[in-house]
Amino acid sequence: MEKMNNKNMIFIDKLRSSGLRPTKQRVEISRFLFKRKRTFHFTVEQLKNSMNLKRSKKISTATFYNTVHALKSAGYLKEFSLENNTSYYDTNITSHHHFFDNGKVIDIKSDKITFHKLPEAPKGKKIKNVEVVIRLENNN
Amino acid sequence: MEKMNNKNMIFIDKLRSSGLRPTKQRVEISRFLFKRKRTFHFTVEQLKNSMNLKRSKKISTATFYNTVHALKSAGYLKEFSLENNTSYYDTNITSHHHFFDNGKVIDIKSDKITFHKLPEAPKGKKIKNVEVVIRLENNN
DNA sequence: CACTTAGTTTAGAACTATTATAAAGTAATT
DNA sequence: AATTACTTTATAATAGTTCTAAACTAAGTG
Repeated sequence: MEKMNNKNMIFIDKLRSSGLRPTKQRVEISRFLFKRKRTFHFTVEQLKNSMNLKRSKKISTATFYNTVHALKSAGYLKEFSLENNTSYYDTNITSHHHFFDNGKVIDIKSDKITFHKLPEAPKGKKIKNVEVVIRLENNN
Repeated sequence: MEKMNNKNMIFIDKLRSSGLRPTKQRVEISRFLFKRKRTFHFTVEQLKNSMNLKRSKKISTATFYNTVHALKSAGYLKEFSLENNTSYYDTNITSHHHFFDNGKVIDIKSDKITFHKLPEAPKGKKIKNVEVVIRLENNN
């Protein structure tokens, strides 16, 4: 594989701990997703289009799906759904909430929402997490 | 059309106010959805299968999709999504929350959850609604 | 009522997001 | 350097959903 320079170590580690060999394509995807400072929301199609736009040799659809799926299973990405039958992914894996504004997604830091009352889990179950979606509309 | 007896009035009204003529198929779908007392969560495929199972002359897939879509647009059904790229619908249109337990959905009455702190909407926007999902897991 | 019009049902085609397949290629191990 | 196991890719397959157009039916009209 290409030289394992320090600049890629962190991206390669995420791949390895997701059970994936750090191939050229996967390292590029991992870097594209995780090099950024701000949180990133995307669908696999959007990811593929934005990465392949600037490439002569395109990365295949299957590789994008496989890599995103493995990173998600390992906990490096969070999946969520809007009402359009498409999976969205979020590079912010900390517990947090969302504004949904006509298909646009904005993160809400966890500490911005606190509860006064929450129901108990049904018998035999426990709460894994609590996620709030605040839907927005224009105020005219 | 068939005799407009009182027993179907309420189901026919929902169709008319959704912009749909009360045809035989649609009245049956509307009754199937709204005659029940308890809340009902379903996908269009599930609805189609359970209604067509007991029928000799099947209602077509397109009719199920059209009818559900119109009822939803008129506000008689609520749509939500799990992480499997399928649209779910809920006959409970009052504001409420959900437990998600491995693909199973349980309603939580609105007054079971209250907030201590909520963020403000971004400038130019206002909050349309707030929905909470509590994900469950088995406690071993 | 007939008659006309506008909306409806249906089977099937088309489409979109996603997963599966299998042949050719590459990383890791020896 | 050779072998093995995993990976990439194009393509086929699948699932959920929407579109299409011909046959049908509800509603409005005289």
